[in-house]
Amino acid sequence: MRDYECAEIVCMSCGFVVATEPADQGPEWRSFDNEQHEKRARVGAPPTFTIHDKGLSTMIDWQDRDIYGKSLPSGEKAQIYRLRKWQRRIRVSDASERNLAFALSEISKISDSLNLPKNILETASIIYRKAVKERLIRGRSIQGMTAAAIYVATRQCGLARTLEEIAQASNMHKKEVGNSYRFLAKQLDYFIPPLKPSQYVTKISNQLTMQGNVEEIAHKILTSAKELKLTSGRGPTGIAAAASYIASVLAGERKTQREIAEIAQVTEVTIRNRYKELVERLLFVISI
DNA sequence: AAGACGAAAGTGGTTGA
DNA sequence: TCAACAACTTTCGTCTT
Repeated sequence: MRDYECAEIVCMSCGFVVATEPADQGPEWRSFDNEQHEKRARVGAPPTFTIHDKGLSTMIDWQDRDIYGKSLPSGEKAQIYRLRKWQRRIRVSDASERNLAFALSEISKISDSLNLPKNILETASIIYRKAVKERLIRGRSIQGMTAAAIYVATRQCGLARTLEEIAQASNMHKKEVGNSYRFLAKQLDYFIPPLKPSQYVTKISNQLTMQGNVEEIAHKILTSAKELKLTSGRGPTGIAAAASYIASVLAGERKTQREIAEIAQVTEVTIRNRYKELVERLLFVISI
């Protein structure tokens, strides 16, 4: 079981962390002059979609310091200033470039504050590029589209993130993000299956710091609940929360409903309702 | 005292005319 | 575009541990 939230590979049955996979931040080299650029470019950063020119251009730091952190003599300062000026002009030449640059930095910001893994960032960037290419951005807020791109990316990668969380991270209303998302999904013909409760279970269990078998039990509850058609029409978060709650009780390390409710972003009442339904039906099955 | 339970009214989003 | 509708939330009182 791969747990992207913590970048760990976890055994589903015992919760043992098999390996850790820290996100590859990639070489973040900078160069101050052409010579350095030449030298480093041979082993340069892999191209990434998260920077508007795919990370292939030179970056010039805004600080007037050399690689040792010492400030530059005034003559060189002026030179660097001129370099920066031209660099800016070359890098973001026209409006759409500027738009893209801004949007991609926005995407990084959001995915940063949600602690999303890098592959999501890449995916979101690709989606956004596609949207720009199809001329879908015109007349819409960049913020909305970036948030929507991230939302699509998280769903495509099977990561449980609610609209709510993304909206919060991007300082927007859930409604706007939702609207942008629907628009984007429609225009780009993305078929995105609704998030499954089991994906939320994984997330909830992780945040509760519970034993591995709690998560396992919760998943089992979900599968039998699905067979009983208890999951249709219900919000996946509620079901996941209820399953997690039951699992925690069964495993003997009870969590309060409030705790789970807070993490799952539903209310206790919703957990109780799902909980009631699940217990009624599941006990019946087990007792046979 | 804290948590669990449930009833009732309120809220926001979807659907179908 | 609007009203009906289901799912979910809020609120609040009562019961249980």
